[in-house]
Amino acid sequence: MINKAILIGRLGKDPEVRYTPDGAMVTSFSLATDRQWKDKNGERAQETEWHNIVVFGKLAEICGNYLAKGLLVYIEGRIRSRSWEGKDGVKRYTTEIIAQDMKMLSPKGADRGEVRTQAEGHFSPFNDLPPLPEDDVPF
Amino acid sequence: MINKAILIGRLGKDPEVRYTPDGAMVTSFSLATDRQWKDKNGERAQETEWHNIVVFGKLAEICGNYLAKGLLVYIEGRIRSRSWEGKDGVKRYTTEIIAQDMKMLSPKGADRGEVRTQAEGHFSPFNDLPPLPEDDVPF
Amino acid sequence: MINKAILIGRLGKDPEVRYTPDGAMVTSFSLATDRQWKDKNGERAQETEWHNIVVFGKLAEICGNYLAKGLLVYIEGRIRSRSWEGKDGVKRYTTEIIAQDMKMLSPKGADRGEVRTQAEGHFSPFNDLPPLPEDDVPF
Amino acid sequence: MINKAILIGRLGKDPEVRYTPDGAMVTSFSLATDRQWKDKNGERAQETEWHNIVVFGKLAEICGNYLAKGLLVYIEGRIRSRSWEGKDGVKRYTTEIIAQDMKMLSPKGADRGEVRTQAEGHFSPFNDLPPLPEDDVPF
DNA sequence: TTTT
DNA sequence: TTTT
Repeated sequence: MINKAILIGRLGKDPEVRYTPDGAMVTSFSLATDRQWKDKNGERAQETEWHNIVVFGKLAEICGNYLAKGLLVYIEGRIRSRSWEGKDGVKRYTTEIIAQDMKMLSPKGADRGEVRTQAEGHFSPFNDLPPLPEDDVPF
Repeated sequence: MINKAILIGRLGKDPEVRYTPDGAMVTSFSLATDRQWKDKNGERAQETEWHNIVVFGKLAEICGNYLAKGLLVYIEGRIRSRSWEGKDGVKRYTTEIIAQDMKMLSPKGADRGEVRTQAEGHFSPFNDLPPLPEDDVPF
Repeated sequence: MINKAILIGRLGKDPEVRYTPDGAMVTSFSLATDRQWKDKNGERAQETEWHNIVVFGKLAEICGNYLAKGLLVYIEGRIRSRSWEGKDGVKRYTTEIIAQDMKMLSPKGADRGEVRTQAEGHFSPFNDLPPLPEDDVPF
Repeated sequence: MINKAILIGRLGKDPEVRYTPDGAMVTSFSLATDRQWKDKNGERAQETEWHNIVVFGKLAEICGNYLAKGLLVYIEGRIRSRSWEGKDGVKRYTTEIIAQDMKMLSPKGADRGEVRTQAEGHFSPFNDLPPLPEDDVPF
């Protein structure tokens, strides 16, 4: 009944922008959250978790236009797992966070001032990523 | 920096209890969260998301002893993805929620009054599940 | 930038329904969240916290119609403090949770089957509660 | 059963450090969370909410030593209301967030390099603030 | 003022 | 009382 993820972390790369057949923007990026703790020997340990973030609708445009590698962001969304068949015919599973809210936490100017345009994103090559989800997702 | 999942859902099956080499209990179960929405045609749509919950330490014992199929629970934890090699030699990925807090939301008595013992859980057969995580996880 | 409250608790009384000058429903109720812990002597201690919940819009109607004293609910909202002048001319402060999401966690039927109608709520007497907030709050 | 606040905002002033009779540090500060929305006329509106944050234990020391006016922080805690009698004999109510987790979100160096010491905090004048809570609060 |  |  409740499926909520709350993340604060940094983008590992610039976001990728793709389009659904009917022209809606879908933005995705990976987000690193670090965790520090002391292990049983009292040594400091550290681990990075990578989250696949997917954004639809109006928020996809904001993310596509303003986010960039290295920026610190707050993401709230729902967790969603799906299976899909890769180009090699092998069935794979991915878990993604479908973002419902995003707030930029880096100081203004930290994004190096370049706002990528929709057009640039549009022509980015498609790699063997999970295919675009087909979803009428109006959260 | 923040990696938090907040879930309210029902257990799909009774929890599974396993033990680490040093005898610590690890409890795992799958949790269903339903989502309802109206699609573009105004029709009601519904989808169930399944989450793999893993619990360590004292909380693992509480979950192992008191949770049962069908019960409604609140889970708070962190999202963690890992890869492992299945019995067939194929590399697989799983995403799990490492539970840090659990609250039972079903009325008392809803669990049919049977509290499973540690011993019973101990002898449950091992299937091709993700192997036990090796983790010094003291949250 | 983020102001979020996540509560699971029980209604202390049936919700109160009031109307803004332009006829919009505003529903409010108090919600108890219990906390258990062990004090320094190892004795079990328990404390109840009461939260003032206020609901606007469509969700106000759902809350006004379906919630009742004793029911267990999930509330997500924002924290808001305001000051107002009581009938005695004394300035008072209240902190409320403006609910943005609500999920019923009690089993169906737990509400004793009586769904209060809007009309009934409409005629409920006004006590010296904080006045209706004036808010264009479209969350 | 669940009473959780999740806040991201800026400190309005440097934190205040006080001590309980048995010498434990208690740190408090106010935190601003801004909210933007469009009102019914489509005009941009903005509102600031101020939260009273109270911190005990080890985390109080970290907050007392590293936080400063203007810094952006993540706070997770529980909501707690209490009444107390002011110096003028009037009963007052306050709502506070008892912090359980804090993460600094401002870039390193944003704090102007001055780390206040415990000693300095110790001598800060006491105003007519809510008195120190008496609490065995071991979260 | 809830509930277990 | 913060900040953009």
